[in-house]
Amino acid sequence: MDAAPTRFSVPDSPSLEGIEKAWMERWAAADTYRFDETATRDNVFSIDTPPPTVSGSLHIGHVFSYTQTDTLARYHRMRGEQVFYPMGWDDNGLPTERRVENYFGVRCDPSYPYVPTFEPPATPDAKNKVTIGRKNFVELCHRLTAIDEEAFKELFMRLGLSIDWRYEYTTISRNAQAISQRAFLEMTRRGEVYSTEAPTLWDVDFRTAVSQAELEDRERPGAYHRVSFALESGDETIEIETTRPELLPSCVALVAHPDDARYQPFVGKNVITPLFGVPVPVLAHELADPEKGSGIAMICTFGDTTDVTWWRELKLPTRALIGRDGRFLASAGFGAANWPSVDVDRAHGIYSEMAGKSVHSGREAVVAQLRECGALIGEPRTIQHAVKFYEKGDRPLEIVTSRQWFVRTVAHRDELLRRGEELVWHPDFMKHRYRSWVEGLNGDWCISRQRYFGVPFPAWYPINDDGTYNYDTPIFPEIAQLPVDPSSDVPAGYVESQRHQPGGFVGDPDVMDTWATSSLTPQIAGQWGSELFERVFPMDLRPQAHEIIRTWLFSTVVRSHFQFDSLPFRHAAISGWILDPDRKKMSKSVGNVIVPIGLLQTHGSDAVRYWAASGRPGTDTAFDEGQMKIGRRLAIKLLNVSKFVLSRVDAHAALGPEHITEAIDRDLLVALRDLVAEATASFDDFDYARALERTENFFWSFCDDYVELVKIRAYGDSSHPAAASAQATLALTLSVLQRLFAPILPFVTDEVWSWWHEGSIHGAAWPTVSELGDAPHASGAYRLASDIVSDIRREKTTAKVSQRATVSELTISDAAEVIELAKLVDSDIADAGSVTATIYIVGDTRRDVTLETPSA
RNA sequence: GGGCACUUAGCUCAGUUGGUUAGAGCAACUGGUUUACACCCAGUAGGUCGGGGGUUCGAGUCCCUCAGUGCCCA
Repeated sequence: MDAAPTRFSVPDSPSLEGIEKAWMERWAAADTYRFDETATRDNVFSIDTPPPTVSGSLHIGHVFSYTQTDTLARYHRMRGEQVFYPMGWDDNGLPTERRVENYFGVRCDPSYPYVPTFEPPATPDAKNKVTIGRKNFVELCHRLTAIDEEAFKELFMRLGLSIDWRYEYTTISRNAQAISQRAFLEMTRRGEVYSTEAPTLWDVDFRTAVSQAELEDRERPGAYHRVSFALESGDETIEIETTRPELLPSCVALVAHPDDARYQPFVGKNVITPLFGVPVPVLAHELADPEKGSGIAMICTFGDTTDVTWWRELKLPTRALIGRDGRFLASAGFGAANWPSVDVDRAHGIYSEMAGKSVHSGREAVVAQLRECGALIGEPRTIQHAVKFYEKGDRPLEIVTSRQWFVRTVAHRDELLRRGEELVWHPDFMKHRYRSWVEGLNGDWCISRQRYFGVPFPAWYPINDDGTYNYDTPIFPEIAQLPVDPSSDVPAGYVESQRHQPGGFVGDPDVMDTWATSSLTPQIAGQWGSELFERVFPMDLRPQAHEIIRTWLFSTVVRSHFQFDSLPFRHAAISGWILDPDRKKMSKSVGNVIVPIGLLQTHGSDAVRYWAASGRPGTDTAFDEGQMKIGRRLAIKLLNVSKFVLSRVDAHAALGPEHITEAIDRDLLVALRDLVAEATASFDDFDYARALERTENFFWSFCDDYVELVKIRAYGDSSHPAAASAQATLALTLSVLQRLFAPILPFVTDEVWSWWHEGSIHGAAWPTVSELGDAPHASGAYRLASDIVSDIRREKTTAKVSQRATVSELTISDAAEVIELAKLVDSDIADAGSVTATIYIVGDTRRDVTLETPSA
């Protein structure tokens, strides 16, 4: 007499309700995602998390890409690696400033004093912003980012990201500032950073320099103005075409292509600029495009980046007239030694009508004057052309000359290209983005920003006795002093009263480009200088989106290359974009952004994760709630099939793979082996989507076919070999499937795992082929049985009867060896198809299903 | 202008080195109250794999070319 089997304790009606909250709490209480700081580097998998910009609203794109990374983190954790998976918030920089201005209705003016008791207006007025000093402004930035960061953290926890929150960081923290400043000082010491007065791309609204990486071209209407220049030596004229006639007073030369026969006779001669009477040379340079306009261009200080190139290579004078506010300066230097004019008074007279005007008004003034004096040939010809904008800006960039700090990149182009080759890209083709960016670098990386909420440059400048600043010998702090704020801290050897005084000092007023800090995320997250850093650096994985390859990825590679002579990470996994159902990129300006929290509530976190993990690495993916519904269905199915299997398996029986003896069961085991191998290989290749797809396919056929075939046999007592074989197969397969799904569906898998295991599934071992025992090749019994059952189902459906209807006679005709196989699975088929009698015939392949005639 | 992708069923997408009648899910349609699951189950239908050319015994897969879409760089 057998003892009654012990059953696992399984809920009567399992449900996904409340599953997120319950498991979030259990994981937090058990420190499930804790990184072991004693782990050695070879057993660590470290992730250089993208710190999201904390600008208020959460985007479905966050959910998408962070879930993809999380599946990889969870996979590696189950492989037994210690996963270093921190989270950071990029709160430093212009987006935060902008949000603070709008949220609180304030604006920053550094000349305003600090008001300790300041409170922002209760009802912010966008049109009448309250002007406050820098320190008050920075305080508001901290206040708002703290709120936003809490909201982001909530979302990420609810999404089930397996972050070790002990390593949470922000890019504006004191520690991040100290690291940014240290890295800056060390680069300065090694000569990789320099400051200089140079033409710089300038946003006139934000009043800050921007870098090449932050540019974008936008198509804008413009107009070619054809302007006639007289030769100094005679009565001949040259006609140029320009879209920026207002820069005529800044003209320093004309330039044509050296091979352009039309203009070769004039090269070396001088022409006189209309209105301002300035003699300028006609020069030759390859960058002049014979196809553009009249084929000869006017070079100004500075209309675009090509002007800067010409200015540098042709050693032209500087005649800048546009100020940092985007308006024409109060006066121009006509008549000065390097700025002659044949009619100085007239030049000043005409310029006085432009002084103080915007670019737009200045253009109207110049065009009117040109028209009046007959130098404007014909009417302006309107065109569409690409104009350079700051990516966050609203007006075209100007180029102004100002003092900035630069990181040397151009001189290291070849080394940086080699770093790009060394990095393993997922998908591989993304490396072209990096390469074409590095190849196209046309200037060093400007890291100064004339803003407020950022990391200050740790530098002061001595003030000469005549009141001028001595930029050549900046005063730097010691590393131990960091972080410093040069606007309030005093350099060694000085006292505060010497600030801004002749013989005293002045602090660098600027802050660093946000990428200058973000490029140090491995150092910030890994706590550069501590023992931890040696355990996690270089990072194993950098997950990020493709549009920031030229900014974040590139700048991180630059910093690491200089500081450590190494890549900052070995693998870069580039995620795609979320497209709306019309296949448009989701963006705030288009207004098609979907807020994720509602989706998590509606469909459940696992379901949303399922959708995210269905997106191929690097592939743009359509937003699809249907896909989330499928994910939810999958999670529910996993609950139900787990309940079914566990309510039949004897909790005390030893059900190892050696009990799997039946042909069907052994076939399933073979397939399971292949699945484990393929899912593992896919995850090793960072392809979570492929692993999911294969696991899912297997899972549904397991539920619909295998479970149906063996469910009757599995009812039997486990002391009977056939029953034990079914139970062992069910239990082993369930265990493997739960673990294979765990990285994608962390909530439901831990729920079903907890029904029969101690400890979280996320600390369980990833399934291996070896735990499945010996699996010879498949006999084909499972495939054959599935086919036959499918035939029976089709017959029943065609007859419009219940699948439960009895088959009074099943005839299987086939080759002798197939018949032998079929006999092996006879009872499973009979059970699954409710077959009363089966007749076997050796002959042609044919199956007849005779349904029982319902008695009247 | 240079480059990188993509184009397979109404929709979203698989299809790994070329190898039988091209797969899945959703949607559609037809059925089924089946003791794990109606948030379920079974089945049916639906594609000249963007166009054209080539290599090959054989091409969704390799090569050329054209077209469309998206992105990157200039």
